[in-house]
Amino acid sequence: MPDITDMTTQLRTTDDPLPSIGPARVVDETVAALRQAILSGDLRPGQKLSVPALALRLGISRSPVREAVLALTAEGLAVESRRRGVVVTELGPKETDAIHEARGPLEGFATRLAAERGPVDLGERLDAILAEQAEAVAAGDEDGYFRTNAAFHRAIAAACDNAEIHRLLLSLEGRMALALRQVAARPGHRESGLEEHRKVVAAIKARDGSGAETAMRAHLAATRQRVVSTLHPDDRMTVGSTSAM
Amino acid sequence: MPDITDMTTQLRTTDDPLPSIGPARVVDETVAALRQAILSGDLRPGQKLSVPALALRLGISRSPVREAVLALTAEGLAVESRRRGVVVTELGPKETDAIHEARGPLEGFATRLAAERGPVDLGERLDAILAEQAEAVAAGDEDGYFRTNAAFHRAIAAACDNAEIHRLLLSLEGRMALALRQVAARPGHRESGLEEHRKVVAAIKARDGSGAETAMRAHLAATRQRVVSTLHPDDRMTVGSTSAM
DNA sequence: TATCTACATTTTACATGTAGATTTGCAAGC
DNA sequence: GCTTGCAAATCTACATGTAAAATGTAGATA
Repeated sequence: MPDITDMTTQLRTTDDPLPSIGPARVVDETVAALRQAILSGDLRPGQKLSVPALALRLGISRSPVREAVLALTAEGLAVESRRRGVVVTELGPKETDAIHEARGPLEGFATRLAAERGPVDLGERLDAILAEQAEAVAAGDEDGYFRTNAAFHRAIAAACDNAEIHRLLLSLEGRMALALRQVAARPGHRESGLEEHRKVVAAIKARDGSGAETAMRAHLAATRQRVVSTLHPDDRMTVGSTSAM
Repeated sequence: MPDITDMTTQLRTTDDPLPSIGPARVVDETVAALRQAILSGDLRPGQKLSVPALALRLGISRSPVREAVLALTAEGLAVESRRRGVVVTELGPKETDAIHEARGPLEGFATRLAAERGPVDLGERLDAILAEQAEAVAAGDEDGYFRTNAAFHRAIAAACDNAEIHRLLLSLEGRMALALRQVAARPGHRESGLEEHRKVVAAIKARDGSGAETAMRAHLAATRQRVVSTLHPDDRMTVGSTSAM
């Protein structure tokens, strides 16, 4: 029997924060559950996503599970190999670096746009997020830092008033989170990150598009450097996707 | 009965460059057929993608059709509304402009990377594509121009040696093509485009990353300008437009 | 021991069944 | 004419059935 980790999360949680009203679909809940399981590490990279096993475990039929698994594949959190099923995405150092490299120009530009034409209260909202982040940093709360970090970047992506850029950044977010899970935290990384976030907000408040882009790219470059340095020497996880993909 | 256009296209199109050999899946062929139908205009924006009707028309069961339709949704060529099915994506002027805006920094950066670290024969390959494009331009062959244009941009996206950027640009390509279908051709647009392409290639051959990025962004900005000018005042479809720009 | 083959098991990919929601057609009412 | 109010038809979302492929495993062979 395949090794499906606990997954005790009941699907019948009935939390429906959907934009449209109506009963939550089983597919959506399954996607959310699987995404959560992957990003939390309950389902590890390389692990097989067996449709029958997951259906059995979740107490639902195979149809919504299959759809959910395919949706995760489209999200980049899983990869498909023909006639051999779907496995959780494995990101090697090369992929991780590529993700960070891709993020730079895209999110840098998004930050410029947010500064130039974002909503008037953007600065305040970002301040609120950073206030929460400051608490997390002071408490050494790694999980809280990640949460507020994601909120910070999402807020900027949403504020750039370009649905396409927003969409692209969302499609990077999952793989980014997957990549970040694989790196060890460096001492002081939270403090540095918060400081860099503050510079971005300062430029946005000044409506300085160019400065905001520069600050964000500096932040992302620093993040990339912190990540690269942790998986740098003689990494365990070889690329792996060269043969399967 | 829903109005499904002809779709006489045989499912054996086999333009799917799959990494693994083996018998083509019905799903893959269906995705290809639907994508083709959407991009060629056989299935028009706003048209409903009825799973039973398509299954009947294609002579297959509903399962692979449903999967294919969901795949197109993930690609951005169709949109889903809860319990009300999937329709072909409608792109208004705002969305079209957003797509072009998003493309700038991303593909500009990809061009820089391609110039700095692309394969040695990249210049020659691009020359070959542009030679073909020159023929199309000389012949006034709009379809040939679009084909070589797509090949040109794809070649650069592939040459940047960053799978993530490549992936993001591919996910833009479909929506880009959909957007371009909606604009009328301006006189001289092919000639201008070819000339701009040549400048990009010149910079790439010189391994001038900064110049290549600048040239590509200039080309994309010009394209955007040509597109925007064709749909400028107020086009019919303004779905989901939230605010002024 | 290592390799090959035959068989059993599992899984994918596609086909089909169906309850309930949604849309449509159509006639009555204003 | 235009709405309103069903009833029929249709479709979505999920459940289940199944052939063929893939995988695992035991026994045979070298």
